[in-house]
Amino acid sequence: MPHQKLIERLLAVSRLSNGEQKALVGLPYAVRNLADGDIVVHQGDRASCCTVLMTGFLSRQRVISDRNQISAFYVPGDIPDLHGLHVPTMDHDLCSTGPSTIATVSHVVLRQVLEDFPALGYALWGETVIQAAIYRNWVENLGARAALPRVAHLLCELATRLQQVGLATGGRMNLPFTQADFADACGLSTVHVNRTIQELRRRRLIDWQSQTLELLERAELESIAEFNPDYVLGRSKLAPDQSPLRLG
Amino acid sequence: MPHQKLIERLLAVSRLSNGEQKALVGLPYAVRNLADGDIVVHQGDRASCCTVLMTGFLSRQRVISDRNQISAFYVPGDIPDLHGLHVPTMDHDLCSTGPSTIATVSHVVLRQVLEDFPALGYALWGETVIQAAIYRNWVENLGARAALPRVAHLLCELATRLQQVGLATGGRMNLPFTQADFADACGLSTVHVNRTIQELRRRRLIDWQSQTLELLERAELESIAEFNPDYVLGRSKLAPDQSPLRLG
DNA sequence: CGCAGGATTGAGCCCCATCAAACCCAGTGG
DNA sequence: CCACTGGGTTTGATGGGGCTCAATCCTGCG
Repeated sequence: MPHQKLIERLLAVSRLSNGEQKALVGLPYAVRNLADGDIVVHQGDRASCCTVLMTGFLSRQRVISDRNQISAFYVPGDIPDLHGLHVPTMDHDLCSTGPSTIATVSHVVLRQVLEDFPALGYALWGETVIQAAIYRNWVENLGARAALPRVAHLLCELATRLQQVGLATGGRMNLPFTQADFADACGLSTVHVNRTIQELRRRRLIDWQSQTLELLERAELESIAEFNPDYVLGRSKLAPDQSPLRLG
Repeated sequence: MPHQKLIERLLAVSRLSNGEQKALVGLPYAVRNLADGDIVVHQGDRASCCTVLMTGFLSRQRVISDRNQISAFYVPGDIPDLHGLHVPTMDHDLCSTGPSTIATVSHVVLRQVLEDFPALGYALWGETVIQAAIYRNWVENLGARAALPRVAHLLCELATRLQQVGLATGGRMNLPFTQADFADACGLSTVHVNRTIQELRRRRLIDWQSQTLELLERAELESIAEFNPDYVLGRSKLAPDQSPLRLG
């Protein structure tokens, strides 16, 4: 696994021995550069390798009743098609938003390493668990929140995830998303996303121009969005200080 | 793991040796009976065991901006809190809808077995992968579909999942859900869910009365909902006949 | 028989979608 | 240097799908 941030994140949730870490780091991979709009994996493709996002952003999308619905955003360190190990057919497009670079790791090789080091499989399972928690939060976001808190929640989630991999400091980050991307993710029209963002600006909660987003009042934004970062970080609310789990 | 259907489902996705199967079946567990509305796990609880649903239905829910949002339904054979192995704090209520029975398996014991039989961990990881796919489909459902196809999609999903564990034959199944439950899951008001269901009845697509649901025109219903069962079954569209995966 | 929870119906309204046009700005090429 | 272009953003006007409120009906049950 090529990405240092991924390693760190795995260590934050699962404890790994030196040998296990080395096995991860030593995995052979191929690097690919992508331009804005490039499609990494097409809906219907059979995956024979996993993708690790190194820089930039990917989004998972698919046309649902004439709408392009985005069901996930990925930030550096994420493995968007980790589930491909289990269910090899992709049922979405995986698309680069802005330029990005990815590394691909062969399923065959990865499976071999997982067999040799079962704790690594357990750690990657934990990644799937966190991705699932993020999906759940999107379900709640789309199902229950009005436009303003909905957009705010997505902003908070992205900020937290970017912060986790060192790509957001002081609430500032580089975001190549268009308002249309946000609309596709939030189940809103671009027009309404635009008005919602204007409202967030008017309240001086965010500053977003030329691909740079700054969260000005993090606390208030999180309050409006009812956002709690724990699910992103795989943390337990009641025991933030507990040591990482380890199989066995 | 007490539930035969769970075992079968695990076998459908991952190949397990006799020893592995025996280890699963031999896991010690405690049975609990639940009444309608009973809460199995409260939001904020720290889990020390996993829950296997044996009969009945559970729903995962949580109040989001004054709405009770349901983010998942569980059918017999499901393990609603499998993620608790990795992130022990539950951030939702797990609630019985209608009467149900569950079995609980201690995390400590389960972890030991997973250490002894890594392939079992891989198989359970596959369960998490499928759950995640279901969440993704909910995201799409809530984000992109109008009321009618949205409700239809949920009906198709439940039918497919129940069919898989032998609880729906010929499109007929027992469903203890109220229209309000459906409203909470679909992000709609009860009033509108009611009108939507009436429309489905008027079109002779479903028959739903006194807790019994029958899908009358499965094909047309799936077409309206743009429903494809593969994600529920962990199947690959392009190779439905391929043999199950196995680690290594 | 009376009650309570669920299903149903009606009326009014609002949030957000849709349509359409204008605006801004960074390239790009003449 | 500037006209041209195209993608993204912004604004206005209009309409509809679904929400809210409130009343009624239905049905199983003590």
